[in-house]
Amino acid sequence: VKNEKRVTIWEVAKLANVSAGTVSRFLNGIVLKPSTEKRVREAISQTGYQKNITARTLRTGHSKSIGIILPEWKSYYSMSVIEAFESVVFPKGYALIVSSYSDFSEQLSNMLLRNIDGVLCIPPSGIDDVARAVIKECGEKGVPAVIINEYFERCEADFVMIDNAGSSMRAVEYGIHQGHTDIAIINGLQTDYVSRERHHGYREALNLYDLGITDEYEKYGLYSAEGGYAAGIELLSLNKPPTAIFITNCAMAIGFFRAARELKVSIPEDVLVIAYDFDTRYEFISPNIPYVEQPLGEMGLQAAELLLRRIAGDNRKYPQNIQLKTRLIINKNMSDTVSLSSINENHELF
Amino acid sequence: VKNEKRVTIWEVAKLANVSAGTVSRFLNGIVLKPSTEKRVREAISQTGYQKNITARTLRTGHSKSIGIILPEWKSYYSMSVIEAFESVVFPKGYALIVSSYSDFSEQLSNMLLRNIDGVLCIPPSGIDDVARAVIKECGEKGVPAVIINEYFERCEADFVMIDNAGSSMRAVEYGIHQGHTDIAIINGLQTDYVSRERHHGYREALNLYDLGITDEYEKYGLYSAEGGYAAGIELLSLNKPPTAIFITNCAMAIGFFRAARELKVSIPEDVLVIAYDFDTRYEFISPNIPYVEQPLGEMGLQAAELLLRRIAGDNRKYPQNIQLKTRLIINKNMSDTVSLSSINENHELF
DNA sequence: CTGAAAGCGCTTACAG
DNA sequence: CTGAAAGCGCTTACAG
Repeated sequence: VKNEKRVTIWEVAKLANVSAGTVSRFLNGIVLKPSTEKRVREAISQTGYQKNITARTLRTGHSKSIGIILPEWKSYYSMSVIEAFESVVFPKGYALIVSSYSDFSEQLSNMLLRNIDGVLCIPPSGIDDVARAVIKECGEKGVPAVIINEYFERCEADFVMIDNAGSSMRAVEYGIHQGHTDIAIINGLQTDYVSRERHHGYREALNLYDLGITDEYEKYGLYSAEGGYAAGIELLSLNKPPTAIFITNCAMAIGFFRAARELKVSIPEDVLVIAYDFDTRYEFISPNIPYVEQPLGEMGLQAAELLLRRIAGDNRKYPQNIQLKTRLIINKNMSDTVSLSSINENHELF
Repeated sequence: VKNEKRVTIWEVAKLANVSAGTVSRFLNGIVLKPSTEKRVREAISQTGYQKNITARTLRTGHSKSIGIILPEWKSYYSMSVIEAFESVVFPKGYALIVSSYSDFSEQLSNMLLRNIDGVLCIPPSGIDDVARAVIKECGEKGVPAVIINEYFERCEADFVMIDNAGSSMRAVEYGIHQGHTDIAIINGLQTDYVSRERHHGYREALNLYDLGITDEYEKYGLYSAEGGYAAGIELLSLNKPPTAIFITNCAMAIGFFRAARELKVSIPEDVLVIAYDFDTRYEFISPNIPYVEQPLGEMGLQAAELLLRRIAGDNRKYPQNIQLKTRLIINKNMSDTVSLSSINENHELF
């Protein structure tokens, strides 16, 4: 189907009566003598010349492209980060090579064969391998990598995350301020850095207000609806069930809500749920579901700016661990807010 | 940060005592004399050689990459299609250059400068320009393009969509079978091909069962929550409101549900809503929301296979318009289905 | 079955 | 300020 051959720098040069090098210099922003510049400029528009990024990449070694490794396409979380990331990186001429195929290591290799300049990794929560492998392979190739919401010590990568412990502490503190003393947690596995931090925050709040730790109020599981469902059934079936539950993951919260519906437990009347991350479903589940809001857009922006700096060779403060602040969203009147303008449609997924 | 220089085909050749051409042939699957092949194979593993896709692209003209243009990252719809698309295209060695930045035309140009082999376009519903521009520019460059759920006549592109008219007709027919005669539609703008088709299906069903057309039951708007909300308020405030409403878009359905909640209208008791596309929120809105399920995965697969064929130069039946069948999902017992295994977690977004 | 050589379309020290 | 030339790392007709 290929049509005419693409016009090259050479044809422009010939038409403008200059050398190819001169055309190239013009293209790269080097100032020419006004008279030659004019001829080059005209030759370009006459021929309809368009640069060939592949050729430039081969010559210079950088491709102006960034690889993104993510666990799952259908993730509001990942896509929010990418959206913001793209907004800073695209104006600089970068293309995004995105991949989520299960065999991430093969995917990453494939990207590296394409001379990507950097990598953004959004690892699946609770699973170390992906981020570790990405960091290792990128390190060997000398390609900078930024990891979202995951952390390893002494690693050749930068990290962008939230203050997991602090935000959890504040979320539980809110529950305490609402008069609750029996506060449970439904959390990810303790093998996961993020889960451990959130657990620390939970305990810190209880300690701070001299509330004891109740072992049976601390539930762990995979960050999934099944995990939240199972934990929910257990907690709600206790002799003395908690009056408030801090659920550190969105999918788990949804699972919990299914359990609550099944057991005819009302939210927030029977139990206050404080969740993590916004979910489009909250609005239709209960008028009052406070949640910790991760600044996903801000994370994407910061990740982009940091990665761009690394690509540019700026290695100040490397490796860096950026921790962003979160808000705790309390919107008691969510279901009363009739005016649609007050509903943030950026949260719409469809 | 860049470490050691990457090893090239030349160093492999030297070590194996063959020419670079021979190494290249081996890499491209051409059979060598067993003895030389052995030496080459060993030299490759000893040197840790890895091919350079950029160099190959420059030489051969194809990059083994596909550009994806989409309107919005945070779209369950788009991501479902891409997920399936990737699953067929990745094993063949293709990388995906994905972009959703508002200035799609600039994005597309940037992709084209990178010698992408083909384009998948998921245009925003109700807006023609994007798909048209993509088709035009790809056509000029001789790059094959496949468009999802949009159609133009006499266009240099292939199309993959659903049977919009037929599936709408069946959805409305279901409402009729449930005993409804006053069935409204909340639809996209009539300037949009997809909306027109769905409207045709709606009218066809009414005609087929000799139900008259009621002008005030036909509402149009943008495919957005606001559109659905506004239409909902109007319909539910009529002197004789409809007893069933066919809402041809998911975001509109959500807007409608907000309107219904505001007006204290119960679903499905007061009005039966038949929606388009699955939404994770349905489960928490009502136990009974039938919806037309687009086979998003199948669309991605078909698009991938077709595009791959075009890239390979197979132009049989070009241009093609693939129309896939949809199911109408009726899950009355959704809220009763306690067993989580019956809930398709592929639909989870978080 | 394999080698020597040209060339894909650029960029960039090196001269002048 | 600009030209001539080498080279980025491959592939592929052309010989033999």
